[in-house]
Amino acid sequence: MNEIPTRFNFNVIEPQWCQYWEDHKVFHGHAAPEKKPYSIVIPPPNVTGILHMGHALNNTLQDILIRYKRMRGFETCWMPGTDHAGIATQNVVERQLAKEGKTRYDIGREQMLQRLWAWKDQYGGTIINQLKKLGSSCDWDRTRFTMDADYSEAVKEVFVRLYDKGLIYRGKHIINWCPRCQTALSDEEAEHREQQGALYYIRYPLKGRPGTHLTVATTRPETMLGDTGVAVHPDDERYKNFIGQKVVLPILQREIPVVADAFVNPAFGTGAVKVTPAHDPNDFAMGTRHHLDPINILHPNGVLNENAGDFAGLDRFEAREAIIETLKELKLLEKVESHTHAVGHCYRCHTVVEPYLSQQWFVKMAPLAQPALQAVLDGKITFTPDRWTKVYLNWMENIRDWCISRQIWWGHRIPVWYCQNCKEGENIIVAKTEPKICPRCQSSQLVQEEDVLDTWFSSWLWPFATFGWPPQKGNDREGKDNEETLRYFYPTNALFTASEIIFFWVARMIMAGLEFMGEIPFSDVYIHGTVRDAQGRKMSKSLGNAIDPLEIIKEYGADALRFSLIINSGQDLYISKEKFEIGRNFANKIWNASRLILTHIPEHQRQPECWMTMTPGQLDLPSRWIISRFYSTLDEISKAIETFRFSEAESLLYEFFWRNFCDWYLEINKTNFSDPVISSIVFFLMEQSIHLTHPFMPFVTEEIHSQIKKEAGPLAVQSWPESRREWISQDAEKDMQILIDIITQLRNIKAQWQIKPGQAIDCILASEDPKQLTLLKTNAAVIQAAIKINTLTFSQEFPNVKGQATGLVDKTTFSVPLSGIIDVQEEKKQIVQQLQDIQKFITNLSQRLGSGAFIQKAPADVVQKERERLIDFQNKKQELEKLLNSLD
RNA sequence: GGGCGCAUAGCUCAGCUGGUUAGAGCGCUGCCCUCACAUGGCAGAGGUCGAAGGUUCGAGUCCUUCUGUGCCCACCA
Repeated sequence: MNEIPTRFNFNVIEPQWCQYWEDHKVFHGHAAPEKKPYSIVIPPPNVTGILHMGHALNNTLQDILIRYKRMRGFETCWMPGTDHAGIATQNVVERQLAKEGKTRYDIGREQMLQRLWAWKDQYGGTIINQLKKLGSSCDWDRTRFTMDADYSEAVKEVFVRLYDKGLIYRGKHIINWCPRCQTALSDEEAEHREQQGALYYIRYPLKGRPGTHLTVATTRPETMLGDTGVAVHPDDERYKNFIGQKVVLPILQREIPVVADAFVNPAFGTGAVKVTPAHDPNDFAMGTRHHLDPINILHPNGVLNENAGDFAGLDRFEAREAIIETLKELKLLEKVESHTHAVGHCYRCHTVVEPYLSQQWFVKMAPLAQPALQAVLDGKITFTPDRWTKVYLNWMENIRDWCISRQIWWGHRIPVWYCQNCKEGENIIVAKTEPKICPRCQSSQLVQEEDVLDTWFSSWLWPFATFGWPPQKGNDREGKDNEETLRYFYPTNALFTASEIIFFWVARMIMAGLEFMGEIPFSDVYIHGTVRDAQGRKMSKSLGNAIDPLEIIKEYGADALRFSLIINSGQDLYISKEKFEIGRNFANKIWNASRLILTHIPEHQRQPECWMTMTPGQLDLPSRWIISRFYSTLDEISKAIETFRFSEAESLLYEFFWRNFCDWYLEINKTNFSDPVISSIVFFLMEQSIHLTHPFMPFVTEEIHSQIKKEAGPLAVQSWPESRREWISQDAEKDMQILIDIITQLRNIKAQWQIKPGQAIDCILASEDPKQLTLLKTNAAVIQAAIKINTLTFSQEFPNVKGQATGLVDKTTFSVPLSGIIDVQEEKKQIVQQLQDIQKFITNLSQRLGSGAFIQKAPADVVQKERERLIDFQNKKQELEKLLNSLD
């Protein structure tokens, strides 16, 4: 009989789970009864990715929702895939090369791309497999990659369309430059971090006035080599006389003008600013206004170039030290103040980025942002939690142009060719396919742009490019026309992501969706928290505080990982290893409850009709109660999932299954399985609970389901339980609560007076309320199933037995004769304490009800409720006094 | 400099539009290896809801200020 192991251990049956996805090719296009689409936009992980807790949380949330919708009969689509992650992937392969002592320039673009593709082919599936282990029920055979051939077509299409619309331009601007990755970055890709730095005060001698100087303050003294001016505020009295004069740039001895510009803040530093147009965006703007030429002093790798004079060849930070030394020697360093400021870092390699003047491609964002802003204002797209709406709107309102060119090789090469024969500025040809000749001069000397596009320039097309946009005559996987499938699932329904992705991706997808599809890409954006360690630090490889989800899966099981993560996910999650015990224990409870039921209830007793054809009145109280609990829990869980309150849904499930079903219903009835009605209810609730649990814990539930009804196919495509309000009964829940309270108090008496669990007691239950007395009598068996009792007697009057332990529940008093065992004084003390507590409530309530303001202003039903409560308390007080007197 | 969160039991958090005696998990204490589960069962202890004002018949819940704490954005060098 006992062939089922006592532990649900993921590892024991892991081989089966490897088979899981093969067996369960059910996650799309199954016979969805409603034929209504429901789709989720997955944040495609980096192809270099390795599953971390953030992925686990993100994907579990999505999986709960998609499994729920699938069970509700929707035709679901959850398209998985990976992002080519330009810089990240190239970095990985460059590190490989470095081990061979080579750089990408040594092997050239062609070979480098070959190696990149080879790497992708070998390791690109890692994260996908890991998501499978987590249980993500994606449409796996739709798996996409942002550099798939047709996806690349979409990227080119978008570039050409935006260019033709005048929304893409090329220009020389200050951008964020990563000297390690040697590429431009967008503003979002430069992470600003507060840093303790220094403010250096440097003297710039005035030309022709020996002994006088102007002092400027800077945090990056090495950039002085690129200075072409000094600016002061036009109204600054201190410097009025200097405007129009020249200062001599120390070290390089370049003569540069002093200009007046309202941008300068007189209160900061000395009120005089060095102007370095090539290395600071503000300075660039000022330089343009005052015709100060930019001088670039840096090589792309952060080493100073020939414009740096003697400092050429030094790294930028070495140069900083060297220049400070030199200025000290020249007695031109006035002072150094410590200064905290935000410094930009490359989001891929964490190197300090440089503001750098260079020729790049940009997208003009304001026209795209306008409709995206409006869609959210109009409520077509909602953020959960709501506060992120503001963050989104604020960014959209202050949007800046997007630098989309990257000086790397891994990515979509910009579809631009330059004619060698035409004039600079007129030589640009933008086309989806390589042009043979220049349309202007017919020359065939064309050279393609070297740069590739920002990875996010492909990611922002994900919700529609994955379906093969723009639609082509080619068929999609199901033999349908691309466009049909695209239009069926687009706009999608939900997007789950972390807050740091709102700007990178969410906002841009909304813009792209509206621009190219003419419709929002999704209606609900759910922003989840960040997974942190127990100390609240972000989990990261470099900190070494990361908990590996795969290790948790091995040790606790994927269900445990999923359940524990979600139940802990209010805002940010503070996770330590022990946190996963809750999920493991719950999975174990489910497993063992099913084991009990499956081994004790034979198949012929599993028919739900046995009880479902009955009326509530024909069932005993515990059954009415547990059925009521089940159906109200069902409704609450459905509602919680629909409103994105996932951790609440899990709490409800936990409470019902463990605290109600296992602790009470099974405990009361586990010796009654021969009763056909009881066994039919037990089995039904077990089976339906497995359905309810499935979105949260797919593995254990799928396994149990296969033991029950393998022939019905996977649980993943069974139906969500049907709501049945008519079985929800407040009365049943209230009456059962009385029984539960009595049993608990009786057990408490036993525990308090150290009566062994196996030892029986006598008990007299008394109530003057005939209805309650009937309730007790009818359910005597329930009480006796829960606690060992010799003789259980009922009475209208409270008995006065010497040496009794007593108690009061609702309108019932009870007495347990324990003469010689209990301490009467202690017993009295407890009742006196209860009386005191009740007196407090009575005083409070009488006061409230005595106040005219309350009676007048509070709603009638509240007043009525309070009146009833007062009477209740007064009755209780009387009963307790009776108990107290009986002890004398 | 702007914006957004959070502060409730020893720990981690629930508490949705203000209305019974503020809940859960972990941890803790005591008793149980009872034939599904010790990854278990039973019982219990533990909170003046960060501080001070205010609105209200009524505040953990709304408003103001403060304190502590975390995050995001920003071109003051």
